Amino acid sequence: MDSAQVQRVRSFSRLVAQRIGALEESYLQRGRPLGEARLIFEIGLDGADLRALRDRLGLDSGYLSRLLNSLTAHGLVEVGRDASDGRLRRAVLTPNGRVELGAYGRLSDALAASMLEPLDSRQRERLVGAMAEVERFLRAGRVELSFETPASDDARQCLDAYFREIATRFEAGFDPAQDRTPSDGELTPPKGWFVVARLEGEPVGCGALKRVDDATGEIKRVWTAPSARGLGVARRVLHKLEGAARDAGLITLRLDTNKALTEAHALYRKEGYREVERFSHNPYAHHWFEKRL
Amino acid sequence: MDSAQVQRVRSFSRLVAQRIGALEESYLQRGRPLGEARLIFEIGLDGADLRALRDRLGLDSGYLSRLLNSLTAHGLVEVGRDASDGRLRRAVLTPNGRVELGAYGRLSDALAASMLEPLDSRQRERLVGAMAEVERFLRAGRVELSFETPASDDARQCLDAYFREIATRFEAGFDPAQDRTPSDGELTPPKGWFVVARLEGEPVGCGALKRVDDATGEIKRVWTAPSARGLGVARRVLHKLEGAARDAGLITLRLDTNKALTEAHALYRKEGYREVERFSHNPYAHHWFEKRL
DNA sequence: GCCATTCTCTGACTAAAGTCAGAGAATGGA
DNA sequence: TCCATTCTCTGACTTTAGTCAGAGAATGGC
Repeated sequence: MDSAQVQRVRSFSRLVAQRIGALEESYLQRGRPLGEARLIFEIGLDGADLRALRDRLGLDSGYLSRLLNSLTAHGLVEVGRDASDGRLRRAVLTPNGRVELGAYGRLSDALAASMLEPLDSRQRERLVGAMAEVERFLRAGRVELSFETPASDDARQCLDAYFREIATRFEAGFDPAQDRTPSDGELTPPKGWFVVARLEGEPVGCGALKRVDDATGEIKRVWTAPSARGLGVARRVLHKLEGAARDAGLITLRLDTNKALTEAHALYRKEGYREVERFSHNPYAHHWFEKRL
Repeated sequence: MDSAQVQRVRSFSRLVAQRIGALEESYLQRGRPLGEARLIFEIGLDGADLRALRDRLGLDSGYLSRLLNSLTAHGLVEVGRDASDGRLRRAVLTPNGRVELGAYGRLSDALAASMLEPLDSRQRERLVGAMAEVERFLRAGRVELSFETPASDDARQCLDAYFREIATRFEAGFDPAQDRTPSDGELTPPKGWFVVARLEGEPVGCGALKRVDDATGEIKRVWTAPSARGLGVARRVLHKLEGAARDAGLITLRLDTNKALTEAHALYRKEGYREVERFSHNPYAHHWFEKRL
């Protein structure tokens, strides 16, 4: 790790922490503890389950209960039973609560505006652009990968999105029946592996590895959600699958890909895959790659 | 104010606030309240006056005293009298205190590294670059301008730096004796104005306006410290002087400048100054500009 | 219908953070 | 030298934040 970079990150964090502190201080203007203000924010216009609130704010259930009692006593929140599960409870803002939420929103806006205000329009654009970039890469760092069954909800969601996407991108469209889609069993250890990438709980990518024989594996279904592209998700999925392959004693990985997926070709080349002769009769494949681990 | 930009800033702040929260939580690992940890940080290797600590952390004097008592009791800090003023007290870290400071520093490093770690080297560079840009513009927004006498310490400091700089940049060097330097009185209301720009208390730029006659003023000594360039300091100084000129009923502003100061020419042109015929016999001037307010 | 589990609430705490008034020491200028 | 001012400390608080154990209601699977 480059220590100059670490120092830059620290310097950045320090400065931004001051600004965040200013924001929270401004919230106190409304004469309510910060914990309650944060809770109003987190409940939001849509309301939220208590369980979700606890998770997102990291609160003890007793403490949350008390905070909600206080907000309820002030007429800002109502807590009711969940329709489908009587143990669950759901908090929603009353009309007065929504007014408060709006007031906090305006305080946030004011602080944001005060950062932009002294700058001219070119500087504002650059600041906002740089903030978007920081946000993007910080988010990228929060992407988490995990092995799981291709039958899981999130895996299915990724695969459906993947198939929908290639159907529009492949010149000849895509018909799953013509593609020898591996069964769930073939993508479950020890015959194969399936990786799901998640960002803040939402699935944003996937990838699979299918064992072909004792020494060979095949990479399939590497996909990244449009919202998460450019964050290196596919690269990390690939690394994770390669790690599994190594652990399983595989020596060679191969894959095939359609000519329309140019960004995939670039990724595979960069990761050390060499283009080789056709090894499959996949009607949608135009390129075949191989890598020795 | 562009509300889409405001929303981008809010979204950025929200994400970064989470990370800052993570940092502070990691400080708690060391089994010490956050207030004390922050205090250790703020005292730093050089020590600090209690007054400065109170200002920087926004603490009540009683509260600070108590925090210091606790740190002293744990052998991390020593508080002694200031040599020059017996009312003031100065806190310094003991050797153990410095060890603790180092430990907190490593926690900060670890969090910074955890942001970089999942990224590849190109992404890291972009993240760090964007952070530097955000930092730069946030700092730019904190630059504060004030009118004051050119005899003040900070004004002198700026002027000295300005003269040193032009002496190296002008082809023919610079001899103050040959330049009809306005007296302090000529740069003090109602005959003139002097603006100092400060960033976190440090002077980082200046500019002057001298009344020539009832309708005309002359801009002089517009300078920005090298550390603060690219932040629009000179532009803001100029605007401030123009505001003073308008308030004083001046109609025309003029200025002369040396051919070596190309960035100044660009600024003046952008701000609506037209190049005009020579109006002074300043031996260091090559260009003359004018603007009707 | 039974029972382990899940979810939330209450009571009884502790610790941290912050406030306020006033005392006492040191200073600086009249 | 005197006195208003500055700076810090102590005592006596309040509020906010957070923890823990246990009770009670609802659920889901058997």
